[in-house]
Parts: sequence; C-alpha cells; structure tokens
Amino acid sequence: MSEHICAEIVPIFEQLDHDELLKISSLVVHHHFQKGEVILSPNTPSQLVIVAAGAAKSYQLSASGKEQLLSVLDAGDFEGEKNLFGVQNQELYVETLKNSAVCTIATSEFQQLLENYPSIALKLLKSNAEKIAALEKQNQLLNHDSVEQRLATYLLDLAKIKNNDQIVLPMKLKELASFLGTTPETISRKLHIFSDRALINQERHTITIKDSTALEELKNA
DNA sequence: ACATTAAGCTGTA
DNA sequence: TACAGCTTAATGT
Repeated sequence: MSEHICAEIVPIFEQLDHDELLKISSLVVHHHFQKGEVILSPNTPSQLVIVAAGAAKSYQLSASGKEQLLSVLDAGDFEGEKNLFGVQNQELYVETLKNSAVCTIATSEFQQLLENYPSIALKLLKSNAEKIAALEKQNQLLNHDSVEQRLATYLLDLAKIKNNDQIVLPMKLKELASFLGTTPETISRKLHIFSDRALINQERHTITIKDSTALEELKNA
C-alpha cells in the first residue's frame, strides 16, 4: 500500500507545488482500517480524516439511537473539517465500509498549515459550502412526509445531477434507506411499487426513469 | 403508512 | 458453500 498519496489525491490540496505537498505530507498520519471500524466519533481526538482508498460513511445517531446516514465518502473525500475550526464534534461518526487507507491531520497542526497556505483555506471553504448545500438538500428531502415522496425526489435529483434517465444507485439499499430515514425493506417495496406502476425500470442497482412527470406529481402530492 | 421480525432468496468470493 | 445484500410475508405501532 502506497504511503504518500493523501496529499496528492485530495481536491483541497490540488494545485500546490511539490514543496508545499511535501510539507503537508509531513503532517499527515497514515492508517489502515478494516471494514466496519469507527475512525471518527465524538470520543476520538479532534482531526481531519481523509479517505485515501476504500470507502466510508458519515452518520449521526437519531434520538432512538439509529444511524442517520449523512454521506458516503469515497477516495479523495474527507470529513471532520469543522473540527479544524474549533467546533467540538458531539454527534458525527465516520465508519469504514470497506478495508480502507485513511490519512489524518491533527487540528493543531492543520491550523498552522492554513496560516501558511491561505489557498487551502479557500478550497476548504468552497468544499464546505458544497457540503452544506448537499445537507440542505437532504434536509428538504426528509421534510417530505412520505417515503414515496422522499424516494421519488431522490431519484429525480440523481437523474438531474447525472443528466440521464438511467441512473446507478451510488450506495447499498441499506444505506439509501438510512439516508432517506427509512428501512431497507420499505425501500425495496417502494421501488417495486414504482416498477409496477411503470414509473421506473429496475435492474439491481440500475434504475431507468420512465415517467418523470408522474414521479414529479408524486413528490408534490 | 411504515417498522419490526423472521425467513427465504440470490449473487459473489 | 458461506456470507452479504436484498426480498417477502406476517404482524405490530
């Protein structure tokens, strides 16, 4: 497993020259985690975690103690940046979905870095704004009162993002269920209902939207 | 209308 | 064939 990839693959470190990358690499600690390990929680030290290879999920716990999925982190994605600005992490968890290579940067050292390289702070800001936009969208999703509305909205949004009526679900149904605030069983049933009504075609994780107008009506019902 | 529980099915290593 | 992921059905809230 390569030991010096993090700084090069992360978007916020793009466009830095070789010397700058070297300085960052000296602050980075490399780890390897098995599938299912919790790598960031309210109990772990304050740090930025970067997924170098593999995948992880970030989530918070609901009142009843269940996972509420926030996002799936693939290679190059990171989480915990609010730790870097002195915000105490009280609710955020990050757990590996596969065996993964993960890099961490401690808060104190990163603050030093931000002072020396303001361009990194700007990229972090942009990335953070995008993350907030995604969370606002999910918040809007969860405000729809029925699962059918939430699922219809999600599918239409995904098709819009990909600019294609044929979409591939980016996560397991179990995770999609958590993302939409429901159960895998209900997701499975609703997808079948949509298929029966000829709103979509489903072949495993590949879904083709056949009647977007009907789905639009459903989500606004 | 949806969750929970339990059991059965299917693809993949 | 053992396991994870998904589905189906029965029952509960």
